[in-house]
Amino acid sequence: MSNIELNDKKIQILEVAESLFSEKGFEGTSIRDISKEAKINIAMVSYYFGSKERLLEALILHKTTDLKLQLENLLQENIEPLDKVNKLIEIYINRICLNKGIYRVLHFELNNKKREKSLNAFTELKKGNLKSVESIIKQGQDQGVFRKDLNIPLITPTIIGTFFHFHMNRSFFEELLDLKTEEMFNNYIKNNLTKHIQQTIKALLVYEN
Amino acid sequence: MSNIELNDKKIQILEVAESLFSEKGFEGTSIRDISKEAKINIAMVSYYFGSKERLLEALILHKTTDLKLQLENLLQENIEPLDKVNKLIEIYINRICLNKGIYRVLHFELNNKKREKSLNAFTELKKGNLKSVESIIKQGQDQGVFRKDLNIPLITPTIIGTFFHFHMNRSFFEELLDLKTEEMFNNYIKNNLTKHIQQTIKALLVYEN
DNA sequence: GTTTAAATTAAACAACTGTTTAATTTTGTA
DNA sequence: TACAAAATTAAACAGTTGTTTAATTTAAAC
Repeated sequence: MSNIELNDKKIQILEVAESLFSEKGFEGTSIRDISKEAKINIAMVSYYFGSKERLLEALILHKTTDLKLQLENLLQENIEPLDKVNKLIEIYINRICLNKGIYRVLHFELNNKKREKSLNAFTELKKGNLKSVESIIKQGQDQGVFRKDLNIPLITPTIIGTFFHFHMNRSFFEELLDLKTEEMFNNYIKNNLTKHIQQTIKALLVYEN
Repeated sequence: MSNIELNDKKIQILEVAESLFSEKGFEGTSIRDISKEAKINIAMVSYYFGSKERLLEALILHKTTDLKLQLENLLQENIEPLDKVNKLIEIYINRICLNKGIYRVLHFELNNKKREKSLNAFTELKKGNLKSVESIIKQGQDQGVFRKDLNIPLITPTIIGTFFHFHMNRSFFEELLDLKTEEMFNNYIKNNLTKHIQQTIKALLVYEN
């Protein structure tokens, strides 16, 4: 079997791995945990991916491929700069929501040791993201809608960081905001958190000191 | 020896543990790693703290005690609301910078399993923080300086999340912004990132749609 | 139906995990 | 100095870890 091609079994393993990694961390998840949950033999992980480390690499590659495309499509759209920024925010939030756990792994398991291969894929993704954001912001600046003295590389951290921090403290906010069900939590993200971030970024982009 | 009292040796172990936990995660760090780095016997961790889990609890308690006090002092200061917010941001950033790794552990090792004791201490800290922020914002609203339709619980995530995301992607930003030394990185935080966050929050607080 | 490769399995591997034990050394006190 | 408590140690503990092996089953090709 090819190492690159992802058949059903491989994908099934990746999905279980994502779920468990995000729940218990990379080190906290054993191959036995994965194979138990995925109902496969322990040896299959090594058989398919070679090692636990390379399973992580495959997982990251699998999950970060199409965001790039999504952003490039947004760039081409012919809409107001501010609407484009708002759409960008929605794409980010949707992305992280969909890929729930993987971002946790990305940010926290990747900063450690070697893992250079996985890290490089992630770095390239971030560079591409930044270029898209830069392009969108500059469109707005050229049209005189956005202020010129913006620190563009810090805009993505503001968007993703806010959302991420909210998500990381999920149980705290669930209690604080009385979000009893999964649905209520997701609705709050959709209706309140997204709006807050959009409002924040708008204020940052257009507010003249 | 008392379980609560922290003598030099206990503190030394806690500091090594913080460093290693933040570097390799809680599960990724073994007691043998800690005792090797701290130049003590393996059994000493159990002897002092009882278990690895309770070592984590002690670490969190040890690191989150005085932030509360710091915020309450800020509340009493008689300065402009906006200056107070800016000071709040500086306190947060300074805090996380000083306690480098522990916040990583706090956010990512605590969300998992039981660990209720550690988690409760952290939740209480967050509740106290929120109350402080609320109080400061309301002062500004009463004075007519801040807008009234703010989602106050989402302000802390905006501040800390932004900073945290920047810190978590440290190596990416080091390369992007050409921050070659530790000093340059810290200076960027002090001069640029802090300013960006303060500017963002100010815009959010005072910008009328 | 036979052959060949892929998929799957149970078992074993050595290394590492957190914790406990029991013996020894150090320290403080009377 | 003698005694008791605290600190420190090496060794062993039972489990778990990621990975490999060699045998067996399944699937595909001819």
